[in-house]
Amino acid sequence: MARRKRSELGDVATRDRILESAKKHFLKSGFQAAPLRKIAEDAGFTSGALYGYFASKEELFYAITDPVAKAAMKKLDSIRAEMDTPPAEKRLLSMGRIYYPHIPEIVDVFLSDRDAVKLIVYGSKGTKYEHFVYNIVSRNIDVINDAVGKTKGRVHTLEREVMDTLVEGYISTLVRLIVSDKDRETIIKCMEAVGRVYENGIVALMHVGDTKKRSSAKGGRK
Amino acid sequence: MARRKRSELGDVATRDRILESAKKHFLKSGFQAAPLRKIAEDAGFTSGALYGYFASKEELFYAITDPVAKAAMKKLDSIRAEMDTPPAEKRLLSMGRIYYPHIPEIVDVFLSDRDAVKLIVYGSKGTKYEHFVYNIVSRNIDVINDAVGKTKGRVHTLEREVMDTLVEGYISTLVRLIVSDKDRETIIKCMEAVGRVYENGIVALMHVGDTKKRSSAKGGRK
Amino acid sequence: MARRKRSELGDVATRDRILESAKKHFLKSGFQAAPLRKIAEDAGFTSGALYGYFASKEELFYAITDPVAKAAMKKLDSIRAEMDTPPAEKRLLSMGRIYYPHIPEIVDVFLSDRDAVKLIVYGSKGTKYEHFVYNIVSRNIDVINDAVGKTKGRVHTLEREVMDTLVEGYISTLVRLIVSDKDRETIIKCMEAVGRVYENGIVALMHVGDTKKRSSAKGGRK
Amino acid sequence: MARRKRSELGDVATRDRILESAKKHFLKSGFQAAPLRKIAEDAGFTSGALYGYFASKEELFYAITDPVAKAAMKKLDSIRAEMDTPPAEKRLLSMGRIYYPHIPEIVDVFLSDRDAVKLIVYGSKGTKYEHFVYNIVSRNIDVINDAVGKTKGRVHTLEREVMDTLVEGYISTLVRLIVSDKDRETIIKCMEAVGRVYENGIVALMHVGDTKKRSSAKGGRK
DNA sequence: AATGAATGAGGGTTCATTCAT
DNA sequence: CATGAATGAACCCTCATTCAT
Repeated sequence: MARRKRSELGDVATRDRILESAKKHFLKSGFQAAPLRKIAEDAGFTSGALYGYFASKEELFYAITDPVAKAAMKKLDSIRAEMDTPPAEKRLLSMGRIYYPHIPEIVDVFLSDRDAVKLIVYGSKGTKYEHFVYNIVSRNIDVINDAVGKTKGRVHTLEREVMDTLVEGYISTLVRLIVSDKDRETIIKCMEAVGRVYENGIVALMHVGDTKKRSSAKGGRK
Repeated sequence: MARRKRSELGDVATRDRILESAKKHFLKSGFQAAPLRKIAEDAGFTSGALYGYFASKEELFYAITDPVAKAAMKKLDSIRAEMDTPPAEKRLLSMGRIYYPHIPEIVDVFLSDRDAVKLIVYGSKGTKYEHFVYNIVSRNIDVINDAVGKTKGRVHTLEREVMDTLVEGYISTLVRLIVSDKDRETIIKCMEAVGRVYENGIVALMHVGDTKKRSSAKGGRK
Repeated sequence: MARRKRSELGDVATRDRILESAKKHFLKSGFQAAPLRKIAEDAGFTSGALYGYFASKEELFYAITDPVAKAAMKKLDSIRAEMDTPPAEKRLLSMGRIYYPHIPEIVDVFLSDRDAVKLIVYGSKGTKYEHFVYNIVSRNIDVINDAVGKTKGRVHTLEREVMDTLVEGYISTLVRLIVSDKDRETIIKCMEAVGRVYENGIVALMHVGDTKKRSSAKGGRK
Repeated sequence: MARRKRSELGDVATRDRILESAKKHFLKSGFQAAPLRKIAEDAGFTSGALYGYFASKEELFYAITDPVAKAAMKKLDSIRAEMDTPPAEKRLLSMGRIYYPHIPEIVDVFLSDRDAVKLIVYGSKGTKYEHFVYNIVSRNIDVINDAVGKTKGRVHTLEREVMDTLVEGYISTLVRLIVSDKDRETIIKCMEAVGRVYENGIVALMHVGDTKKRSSAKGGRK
């Protein structure tokens, strides 16, 4: 009935129209609640047509989300690999230096399909990406804690839970910025600012830790 | 058929068993995808039995989530009211001082029903709590920006987007801690640490801003 | 919760309160659509309480409708019996004379519980009274046709279908008047007027029949 | 499972089979009590199949009843419009003359789908047609009373309630004939006969009124 | 006498999926 | 390639009825 002719749309392939419509509905309602029939209708087809391109609703979801998810994992893995090059006991200190220049690349990977990232973050309940962000966070926490453990010599580090919290907070902030509709430059600017806030804040906190230990907890808030 | 005698289950009231089972399923599958019949079955009843206690699936959800949501809003509102007492131009500076002592209270409110908070945060799609955290974040951002705007005299503030990002990050961290299964003391400790990191980090960043302005952006990372 | 104390209601017995409430709901929604629970609640009880007085929803309906239905059948049967007393071949002519004086009695029987009659007429789908009026009509038609058949000598009667239609119309009018909320005197007045209209109208029609037969259908509408 | 091949059933389209089955069940049980599942099963389908053709149970009902209801209203409206053409003070007298020739048309409209009319009359509780006949009756009563009121000069009219009763009786008779399974010619014949009975009967009754008034109620039954 | 809890069957409706055409 | 018809399971919810208390 409301079927649009292909010619009206230039050369937009069927598959792409389906993906576009699916994105829209998955974003609006999430994976579980988005009805396949409406996805198909908005693309100008009947729901049966989808099965010529995707084996199931879930595969359709992955057709949208897999590329950015894989690209992101690849990018993060390569950065992690780079971080692993220094000797174990120096790894912690070099991390920041290695990491910072990669920020724009990371952002660009995620921005290559922002809607797909939104989908992963907000609409993936019921799919394999349900815990995607959580998994990234966990891995980073592990990496850092591993580095902390292997750092030789006295190292003023924060307590484990605080460190974890900050790592998770940093990554979550990154993710939130990606899905925030801010433009690329703003995101990068914010990421850098947040990075510095964390860096400076952590340094300051560790000095307090020093002081505290030396002066047997004389000051401190509360 | 599967009707269990109350004696077999001790004195757990029906309503409580339903709530418990509902919590479990809502947590696992989210509001929309959790089937009422399974909730009922896991509680040892038929699905019709639920309707003796709750008018609808949604009401069942709210029976779990309303108490902590209302308590949280009340607590946050009262803190915001307290923050409004200083004269407008001094509000920004006093915020932290007023806010910090309330952290344990805030944590306690949320911890009064941790699962309910998880539900609100992760499983409320399709309910009135869908945007609960987002709303809290928005309000806090507004309050702070309002205070910034009214602060008399030269005020070294961060750019608007960075500030918003940090506020959102802070609150999100709080929420994540609540739903993280850490114990109360750890959460409070982390919240205070994160608060100090943000505070010190922001102060450091603003000094850089000073320097930058004075020396026409000589340094700074990339 | 909203349970009224018996003392507040004087000596209104439980059973009567249930019947009253049932009447209300059956009238509003019909037998099938009226929920027992609401009937019970409006009477100030729980739905289980009904089963102390009535074996089923259907029995509750009959508790309301049986009395007037039986009384009506009895009254109509006695009138029919009286009509049967004249010799078969004179029965037709005496019918009207015998019937008319009973009109007020018939009306009074139905008015003894007007709501119950409404129930039978409008809300009895799914019960044994579904075809109550239809049955009365059928019986009257049979009686009259029987009398016509046994009337000796030339009798100018209308065609069978027309006669049936008129009988049904007359009785239906009676029923509609009963359920019309008009007062007793008005109903009787209308019944008598309608009776005369039918009588005079039929007489006139039969003369036309005469004329028609004699003058070989010269006139007549269309 | 019970899916029958189309060939086994000739060329009866699915939609028509559903409508047919729906008609059957709606007639038997009424709109509310007729289960969609059984309607579907009797048509040879699963209940979900209905929703490919009708948006809801109610729409299915209207798919059956709307056509005849609309056609009937249109026909009656056009007749009413025609009756409105004479000057107001002569309207009453011309009504019958205008109306009678339309009887066959009215009958034909209703007979175009007799089962649908039965549905409207007997099985429409819970739908927009619940008061269809009542509305027609009301409108006709209004029209006639309006004409009576505007008739100039002495007019021997019956008392208001009697008049209303007769109008309602006449229309109800028409409706009952339609749903009576009599054939078209019989119905028309009966309608005309009933019309004449009413006409002659009313004329006779009005003369009695004359006499009564002149002779101060000397005679009259009872 | 009445409750209140619970059942179990059934209600209308939605939806991912299949498949002949 | 795409449709359109249909399935079948699952969904939330309602209700007459039962029964221990």
